Amino acid sequence: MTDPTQLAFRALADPTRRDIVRLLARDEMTIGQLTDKFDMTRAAVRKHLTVLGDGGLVTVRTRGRERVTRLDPAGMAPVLDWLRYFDRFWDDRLNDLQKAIERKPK
Amino acid sequence: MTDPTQLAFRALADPTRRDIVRLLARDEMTIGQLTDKFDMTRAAVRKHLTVLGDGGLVTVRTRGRERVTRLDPAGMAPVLDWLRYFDRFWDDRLNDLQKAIERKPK
DNA sequence: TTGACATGATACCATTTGGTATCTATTCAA
DNA sequence: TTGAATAGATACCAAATGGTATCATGTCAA
Repeated sequence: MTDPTQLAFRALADPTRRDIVRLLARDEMTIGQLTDKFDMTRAAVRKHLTVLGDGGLVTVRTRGRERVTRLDPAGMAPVLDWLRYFDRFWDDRLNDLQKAIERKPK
Repeated sequence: MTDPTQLAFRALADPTRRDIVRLLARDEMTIGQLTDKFDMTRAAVRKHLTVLGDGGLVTVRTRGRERVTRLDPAGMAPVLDWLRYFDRFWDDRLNDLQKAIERKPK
């Protein structure tokens, strides 16, 4: 499976991975540091990092015996591109919805 | 599982479901009409629609013996909200869409 | 009224996913 | 130099996921 859009959406589909992304938005981290933040084993965290890496959301560099993972914001592009497809639709429909709600008598 | 953000991301994690969302952006459709667009059974399409419904991305109304599914743009709000968390990571290339997202009503 | 049509409801299956346990390899530091 | 720290690899497991097949139900239309 190589479709970047699918890989990115899949990477974001898990709550732990979204939390990891949020943590990495503050600063890069090693696997061990990330593991401290979650109630699961290092192996599980590493699996999530692999999925995030496949999705292009994260890059890894080796620092001595450590592997430092850092957020790659460019990896979000396929997701944002896909969402952009609906830009106008959302605007219009959400406006309609809002108007309908406002029109409604209490 | 009731977290709206998780339900929405999960709903978007499957390529068939994203295609359904795109189709519904043009016009509402029955299960049968949607099934014609994909190489899978009606039951499979219906399952996807259930997941999309759980994610709040889609609403259904009964029209006689038909079930008409329509896109609910409000369901995308949790996804857009989550993405906004990374505002400071967007580079210039992604800036346009970021602004489009920020423009969205809640 | 009587089928045909659109859908609902189950039951079932294979694969993927999220997770653990265990063992090995590398590297830093006392 | 040697032991602890950091990570990789592999095997394994339970549950979720994406799909099919089958049968039941409600509804339109001739």
